[in-house]
Amino acid sequence: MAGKIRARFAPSPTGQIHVGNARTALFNWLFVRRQKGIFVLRIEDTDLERSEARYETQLLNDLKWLGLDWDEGPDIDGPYRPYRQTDRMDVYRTTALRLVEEQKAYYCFCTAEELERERKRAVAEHTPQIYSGKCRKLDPDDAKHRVAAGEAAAIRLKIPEHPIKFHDLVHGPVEFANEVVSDLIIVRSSGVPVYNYVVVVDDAAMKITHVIRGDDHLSNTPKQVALYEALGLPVPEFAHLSTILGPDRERLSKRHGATSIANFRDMGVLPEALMNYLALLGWAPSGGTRETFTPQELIKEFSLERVTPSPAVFDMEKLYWLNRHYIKQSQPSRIHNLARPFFEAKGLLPANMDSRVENWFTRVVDLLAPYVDQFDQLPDRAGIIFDYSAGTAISHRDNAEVFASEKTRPVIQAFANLAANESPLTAEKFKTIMDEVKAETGAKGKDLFHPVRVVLIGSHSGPAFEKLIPLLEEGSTLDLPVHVKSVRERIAEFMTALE
RNA sequence: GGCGCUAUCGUCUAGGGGUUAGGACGUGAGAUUCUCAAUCUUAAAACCCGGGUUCGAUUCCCGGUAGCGCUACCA
Repeated sequence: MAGKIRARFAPSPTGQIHVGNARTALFNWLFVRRQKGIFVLRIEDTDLERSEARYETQLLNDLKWLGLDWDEGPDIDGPYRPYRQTDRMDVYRTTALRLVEEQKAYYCFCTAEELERERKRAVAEHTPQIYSGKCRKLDPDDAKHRVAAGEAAAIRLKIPEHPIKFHDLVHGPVEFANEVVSDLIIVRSSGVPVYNYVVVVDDAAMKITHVIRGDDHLSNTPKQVALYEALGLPVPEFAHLSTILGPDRERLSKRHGATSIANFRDMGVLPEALMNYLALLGWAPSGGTRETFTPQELIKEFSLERVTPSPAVFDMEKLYWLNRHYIKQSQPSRIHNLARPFFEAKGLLPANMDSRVENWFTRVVDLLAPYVDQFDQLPDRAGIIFDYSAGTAISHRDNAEVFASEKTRPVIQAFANLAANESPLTAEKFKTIMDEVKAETGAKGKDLFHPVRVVLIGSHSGPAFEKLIPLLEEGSTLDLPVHVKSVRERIAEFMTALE
């Protein structure tokens, strides 16, 4: 019986993980979980200048937040440890030496200037830019002696004399003419191995059966396949995922705004919404009509054969739609807990919330959550409660149309007369008052409610009064960092401002 | 310059030799709710171009074009 399939996600800890990489991680995870295989997390930190330990921790946390887990990795170890490339330098060195010994690789003494000259000539002659193979012809023993004598040398792999073929689960069979593939450097003259080499050594050592990664690696794959051959190891299956683009059809980057997982988390996007959205970028279920999936459903449906090879533009609006969907689906208590930090950050909540404030706050969130795309919009939305100003209510241009109506003044006057001394105003009482205002003025529908809304919250649109009014009244009696004005206060302020 | 990948509504996509080319986001309209949002209904909206193969190509093949990637002693 064949062994379990093994796939890996191998990020570099050089910054915050962005959606492109997260999508790669997700597809790896979905594939592995679907196949009941092993998911390996490996840290590619051979770029010593840019790698930082703190990014590694963040990376793991971001991945966990998204809802991914792994079976082997730097934080949990595993049978093919270590899972951090800087801890594997010995393997790379001994393997490279072995390849030289077996004459599958050779020392290269060419200088940067020589190589640069070759490159320029290739461009001028319209030929592929590949290494001339000058040092390939050197006598291996001579070369070894020169190295022993202290001469600087890189190690290059010999690319075979036949076309390099491999299979890609997304793109199908791929073939490169060997004339186009250069004898690549696998170890720099400084002794530091290069990415294309270590990735193969590691994938082979970790018995990776499926390499699922971004398609920016597609052109590197023939080099890597040659490496597997030189190593005498089986070539894995590949799956190259398309690039994620920004609205301008350029590769998505920080320039396009929020692109890291942490950004989305901090904006108040739910992990299941992000996961769902990312899954739909470049993949669709058979039938293609379903849009919302739980992680378990994604695992059940996912297959690499259904992954689209073409690049995809990241669409915030659709992410927001999914996020709204999942906000509505969530347990209220979860929403309350997620929403709280956003209010605290704006200084709207006391450091210690007693049960009354707590209860009131949860109702505020329940009232407003259906109105937002992301949680960081919540405090703004809550302006109708925390941030009332009669002056702006009157001057705001969105309300100009309301004031332009001749029915507005009588309604405001009638409402103020009836409600000004109600304290607190109950939802029931409000209803009777509105009935009276209606009878008195003859206004109904928008003519009736828009003016009242402007008086009470400064805007002609907003949540239902029957829920909103009790919240205003109760809020005004709570000990909060920012005083919530009661209905009575609002009416008084408004009528004064109106004069 | 060389090589590679890609090409269906604005966007994500389904589909596939003969279809009214399907769904979703977004947009417009209508219904509903005191308003807005939500919800429901509905409308507009696409097969890059040119050759071939074929009775018939959006679908298969070739070419072009465009976009992207690789072409490093970066990852």
